Amino acid sequence: MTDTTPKRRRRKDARPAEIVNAAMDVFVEHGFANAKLTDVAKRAGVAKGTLYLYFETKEDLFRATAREALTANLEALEQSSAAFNGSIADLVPMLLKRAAGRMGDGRVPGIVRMVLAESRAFPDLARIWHDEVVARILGRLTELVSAAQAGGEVRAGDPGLFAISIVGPMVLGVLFQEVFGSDSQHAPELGMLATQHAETVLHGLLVRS
Amino acid sequence: MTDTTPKRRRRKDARPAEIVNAAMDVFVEHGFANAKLTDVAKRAGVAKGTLYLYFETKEDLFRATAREALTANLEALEQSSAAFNGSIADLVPMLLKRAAGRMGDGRVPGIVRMVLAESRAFPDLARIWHDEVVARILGRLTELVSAAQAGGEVRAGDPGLFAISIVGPMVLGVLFQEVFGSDSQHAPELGMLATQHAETVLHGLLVRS
Amino acid sequence: MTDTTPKRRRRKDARPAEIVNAAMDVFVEHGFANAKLTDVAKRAGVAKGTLYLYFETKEDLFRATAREALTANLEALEQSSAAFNGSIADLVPMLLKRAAGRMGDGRVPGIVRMVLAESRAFPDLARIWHDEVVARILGRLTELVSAAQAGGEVRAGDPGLFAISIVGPMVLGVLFQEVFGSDSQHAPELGMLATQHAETVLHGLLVRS
Amino acid sequence: MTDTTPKRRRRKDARPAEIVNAAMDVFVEHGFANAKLTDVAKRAGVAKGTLYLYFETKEDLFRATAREALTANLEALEQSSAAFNGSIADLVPMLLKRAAGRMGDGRVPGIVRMVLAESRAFPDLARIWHDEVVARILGRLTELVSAAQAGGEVRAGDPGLFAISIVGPMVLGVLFQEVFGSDSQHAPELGMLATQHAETVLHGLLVRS
DNA sequence: CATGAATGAGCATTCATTCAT
DNA sequence: TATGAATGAATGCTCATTCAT
Repeated sequence: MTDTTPKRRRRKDARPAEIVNAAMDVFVEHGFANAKLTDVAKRAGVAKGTLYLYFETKEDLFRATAREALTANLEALEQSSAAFNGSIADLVPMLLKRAAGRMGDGRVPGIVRMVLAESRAFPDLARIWHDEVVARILGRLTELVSAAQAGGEVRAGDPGLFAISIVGPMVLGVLFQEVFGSDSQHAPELGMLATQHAETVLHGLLVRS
Repeated sequence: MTDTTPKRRRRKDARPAEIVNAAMDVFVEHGFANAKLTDVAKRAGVAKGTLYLYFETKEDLFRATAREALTANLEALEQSSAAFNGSIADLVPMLLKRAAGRMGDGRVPGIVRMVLAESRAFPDLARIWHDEVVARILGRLTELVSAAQAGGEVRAGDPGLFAISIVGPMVLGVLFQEVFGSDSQHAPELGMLATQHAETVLHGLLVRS
Repeated sequence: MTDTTPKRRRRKDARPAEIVNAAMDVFVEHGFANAKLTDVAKRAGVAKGTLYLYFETKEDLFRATAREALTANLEALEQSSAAFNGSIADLVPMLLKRAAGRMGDGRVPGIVRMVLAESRAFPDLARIWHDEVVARILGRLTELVSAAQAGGEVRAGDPGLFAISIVGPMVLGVLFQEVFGSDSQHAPELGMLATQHAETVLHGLLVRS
Repeated sequence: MTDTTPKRRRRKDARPAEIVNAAMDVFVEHGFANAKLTDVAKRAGVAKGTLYLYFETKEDLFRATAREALTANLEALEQSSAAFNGSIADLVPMLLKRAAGRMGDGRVPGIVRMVLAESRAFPDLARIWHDEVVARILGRLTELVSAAQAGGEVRAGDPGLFAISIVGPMVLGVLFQEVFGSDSQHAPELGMLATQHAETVLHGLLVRS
């Protein structure tokens, strides 16, 4: 009897996470409006009523899910932010590679799509996503570019727009995959896109620039 | 009743277009699931039942709307495609400028957002959009890049990925505006983004590349 | 073609009344919480959704129903109020008789029971009933008693309490019928109660008072 | 553990009473349908499941509660019934005074309201209340009146209806307070009502009856 | 053709009841 | 005994769709 925690209690603590996990799949797959709580419950292996032990309403569950997705992304973000030193020429390829790797496997692309889709119906969530994820990423990148400009590595220009030049193609690539699938002729392979776009954005398309 | 072309008939011919036009606003604003046909009818100035004289179902109306949006974009696209000659160095700034102009005013950004949002629920529409818009734009751009590579203007690399490097930041800029609004600190001004990104993607970020 | 009003329209105008009428039965029979809108719809001969064309919510329908019941009672009340002249000795028997008659047939007793039952859940309705019905009846009666006191017909005392002495037994009789049915040994026959109580309250129980 | 009558057991014996007590408050406050067993449990200081150790269903608990309320009233009734002797002229004021006192403080008025409210949904309870309370009170009173008629104190008439003339105003006063509150202009003060109505019903309203 | 009242399937939500601990 | 997490039947409400006018 070393474990005094009853199984029921252990499950109770895990339930919200299990439910949010199931909900993430369902919301990403069907969008908020078309997601049926029955499906969420089924996927979470609980009854419909159980959802309401942990979340007040469907919207509430959606918010919790969106916030959880945020958290997941933020952790990944924090890791990358350690790579603060070094030259832009080293940093950009690495960052894009990492991003490509992160996007390739998990549910992140679907989440991004969902955020775009529901941003109209949940403007407050859009703001949170902006503040917690987008602004942070762009802000950090903008700082790096600024520093590189100060160091003479990067040429003059709005560092915020440079940041967009750096990440834009990766975002497009991810959305392309998510929206149109990978069987299109134009579907970019994310790893290769990361490598080549890093080159491109650093040195330019032109042969002799 | 000497007039055999009464207002009624003239309106009748215009009805489907009027309805689709109203529907576009409503679908863009609320998304497919949250759009109410009552709203569409009200905005089109007709009764709810009238919608069903021209469209079988809500989904049908949505498809017609999505296809119409497509057409609008395609026309704009065809114009740009006239600019077939010239060097990449001239073409890219011009194309991005035009894109920025087109995105700045009208309903296109909202439509793009809607397409992303509903692509999961309407994969066939996603495919149409892919084939009719995305593949065409990327295809044409890829051809241009390829030609420029052949002409020694652009260096070696996958021309399809280069195309993404060119348009990606503009897409990100548009989505940013659409999703987060323009009051964010990081919201890019599209015209400036077009100008600077054209520079960047052509010559690179680095001072001496 | 004298009647240009289409049948549909004619029904539309009648619908709210039909629905309220059906709702009255259902609410009186089951109370607010146990009343099923399906039942209301069925009894009104319409579909469930039709209710929502005319009433926002179940509560809304209930309020409308309660207000309608009020109106019905008020009309009866206004008639009685014509009997403004004459002595108390003539008035009281007549009023109680009328009340007994009105209570005997219709749905009024059930409505009174419902008002009592739901007054806790709908205090605003209770207030309306108080102001519109109860206060009016008691107020008018109190005035009559006051006038009769001034005229030396009625002896000293609080005229408001006298009013309660006059109507209280009738209310108890009605509630008794409504709650316990008329097969009880103690169930008062309302007509006889009216007659005898009028005697009693005017002259007293005692043989020689 | 020398004490074989631990607090647990003592509480155990009291549990049903505690639960019924809590239930009475909740049922009176919200009515049967709107009463939540969670609230009952919380107020009783037990878990929801505990209720089911002592009562099969919510309805069962309600019946027990209604029966308990009955008992409370019956005890009060039995006391009054001792006052069996004396003249009607002495008895009536005393009885009404006592009734006014009993109604003034406790939960009795609320219980009366609840009985009226739920009599439709629980006709068997209505019957029990009728047999155990109403019929007894009216029966006893009818007997007293009958005896007084035999003794020449009360004049001719249906003694059952006389009984209603005696108690009706008190019932109306109690219900008025319960349903409309005491801040209405017409709200009768029960003590004064008892005094004046006793006078009125004994001697009549008229100056010279 | 046009209307909009009517329909009813579909889903979120509540809460009495159960049962593993 | 006592607990309270879990259940799922029941119901209010929405809105795409139909059809009598």
